[in-house]
Amino acid sequence: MMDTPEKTQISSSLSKFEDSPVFNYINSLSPIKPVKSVHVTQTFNPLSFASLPSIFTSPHVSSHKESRFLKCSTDPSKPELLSADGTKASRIEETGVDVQENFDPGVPLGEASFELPNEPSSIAIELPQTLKYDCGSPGCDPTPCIIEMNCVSQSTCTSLAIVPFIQEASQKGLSDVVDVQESSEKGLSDGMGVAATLQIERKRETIGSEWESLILETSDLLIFSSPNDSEAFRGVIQKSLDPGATFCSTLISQFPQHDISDYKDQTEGIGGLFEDNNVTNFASGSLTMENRMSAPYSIEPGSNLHRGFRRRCLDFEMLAARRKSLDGGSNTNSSVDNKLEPSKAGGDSSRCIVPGIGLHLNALAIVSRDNNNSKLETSSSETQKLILPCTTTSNPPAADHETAHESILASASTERETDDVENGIQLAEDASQASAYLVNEEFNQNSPKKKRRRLEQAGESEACKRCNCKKSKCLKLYCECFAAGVYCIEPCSCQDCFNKPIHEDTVLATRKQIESRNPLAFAPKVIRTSDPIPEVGDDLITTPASARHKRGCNCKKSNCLKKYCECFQGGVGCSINCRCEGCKNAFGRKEGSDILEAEEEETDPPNNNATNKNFEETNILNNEEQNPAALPTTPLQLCRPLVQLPFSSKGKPPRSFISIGSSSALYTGHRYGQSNIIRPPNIIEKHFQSVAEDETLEILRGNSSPGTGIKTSSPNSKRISPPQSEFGSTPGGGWSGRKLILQSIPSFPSLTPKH
DNA sequence: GAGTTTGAAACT
DNA sequence: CAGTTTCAAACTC
Repeated sequence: MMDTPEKTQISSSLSKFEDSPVFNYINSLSPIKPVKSVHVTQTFNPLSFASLPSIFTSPHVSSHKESRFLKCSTDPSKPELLSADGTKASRIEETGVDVQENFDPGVPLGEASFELPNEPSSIAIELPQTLKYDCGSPGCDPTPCIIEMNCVSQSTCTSLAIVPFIQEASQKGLSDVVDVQESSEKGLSDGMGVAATLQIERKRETIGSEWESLILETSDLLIFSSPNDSEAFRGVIQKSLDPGATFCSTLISQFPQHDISDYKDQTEGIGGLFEDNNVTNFASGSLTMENRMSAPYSIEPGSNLHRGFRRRCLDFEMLAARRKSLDGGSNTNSSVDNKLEPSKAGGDSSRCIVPGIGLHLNALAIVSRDNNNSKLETSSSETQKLILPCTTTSNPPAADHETAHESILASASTERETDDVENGIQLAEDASQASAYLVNEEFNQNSPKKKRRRLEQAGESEACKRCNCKKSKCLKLYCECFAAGVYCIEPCSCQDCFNKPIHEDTVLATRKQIESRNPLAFAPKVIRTSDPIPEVGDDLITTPASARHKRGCNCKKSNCLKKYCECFQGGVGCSINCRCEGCKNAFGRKEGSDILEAEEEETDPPNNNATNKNFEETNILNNEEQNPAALPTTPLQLCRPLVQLPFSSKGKPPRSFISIGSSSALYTGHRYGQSNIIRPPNIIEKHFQSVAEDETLEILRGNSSPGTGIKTSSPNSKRISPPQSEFGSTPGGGWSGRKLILQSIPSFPSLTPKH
């Protein structure tokens, strides 16, 4: 854990080493410019928040985001990391390219991320070795500075990758490192990890113990305690390898020492490691979702990491699946419970693996992964697992971040020790925050309302839901947490809450029951479509949005201008599916509403557009305040539209959008100041989302086979046909359709995998 | 913070 | 399937 003391130490160390030759050397190697005395907390800048989550979720994602930063860190001359093993070897021997160099400068931003998928395996192998050496040597190298710099200047955490390797090099010497890699390569035919080696070569200069300590602490944050930790670590490293990675030093600092020791042990047998993690899949590029999940972040059951990340994830699908396999699908709380227990403790490595990060990020990660791997074999459950309830992309006040960060750090180590799910959850959140992305409102908020407000202000009200249920026991869709597929957490003010890990069985059973009634009950309420996107340029946003509420709203009095309206809340326009009255949804009025409105307007002559515009803007703005997610104006917000797999009902934001484009940080921010032109979220994200959304719809439609008998709860017959029984019938929420969705993802410009 | 409003979810 | 009730969030004061 990184206490303030350590931070201080780091800061001091930074200045200490800035002048050192090593530091200079490193600087020369990297385009990143050093930032003096950058405090870890600085990593919480908006950009960092936006991109960090991805790191956790998946290497791909991180890479994707990193891609944005390629310009800063990439070295054009360097070969691609993805190259075949032979290439790697050559690289190692010949060039000693930095990890950063892994980026292919020429690679489009979106593409860069796709290269990473394969990297993890190799990286993982090496990393363990790196960790293996416990350097307590006081002599530190400037690396810390690098990390800080990266985080601050580029929002990248190149340093993260560098650190481990540097340590390795410094302690062992380049030759050793190479050996390690070779061995790893032998075990894997994967072309990854070379970069790390290369980097080591360059950075073989001694590294200070401080870094080591940082790393060790970082492990804490990540909580990679399982045998597979190395993998998780790998994933982290992988990301960090990319210059563009937003990985912050914060994370690094969190690695626990004992975890490192684990790595050490693991390093011994790369083969085994891969076996466990399905690394081979990575190499082959045919990773299934599960593999992907487990490999990069592989968390052993019971591992701290898993536990921590699991946090509020309700791996309904997983459990359900297990139950099915065990019980034959019976809903009763049967003996399966015992089997479920493990998951509680840390459960499946696959569960909530990616968690600690924001939902959107997770989703992004998923998407990126999917993109990376043409095969989308993910199970819905896994996908959903990725979603973390309380991770927020919002960027809260620096103070908050810092506080949260500290608290996280402080608590991380201690909490790890306990099996308490809650703790684990908290840890996950902490970790997230530590990652500088998450805003842990829990720490700072006293009352649910305040918390909620705060979240909303932060811009991520959706991400961290906290319920206040009193009668539903948090086992009904009334409960936002439950509806979002997450467990209630301490911050919730619910009473008699059963939506907790301890009642996992009950939760699952209830969920299953609800799904049996309405397979889409846990599906995202807002589904983006390929519908024409409204012209933002128009003063009025009357054009149908590219996203629609799953079932449409039924507002009578709110005119779809308040958050009572799910469409409005979701930041989407009303559609024909809505049965609202007097719709004035700022994000898009229901078709036909214009006519009605026109009639109404006759009474109210003046310039409709102007009036409406003002009205809409006001509302939108208001909504923005209340529910920032609705309008992604800032980079952070971009992330916010939680990237949720279309069917991942687990997505925290119950009414989440299926917005794959959150990664569209690219589009971002400038929008924010443009108060004049209010752009519905969908518009903003349309590029990314449209494809996925279409897929989603298709899936929904396509999956809903005539005979499925899926019952749509929607009042409107016109509503999107529910997904096939696969979705709902599968207790775990096995949305078979996801596969299709994922496949579609690759079409995303930025996400297109680079082969 | 308490009370009201609102509309989804649940129930009949 | 429609109507009613329940519920908790959203909102107001």
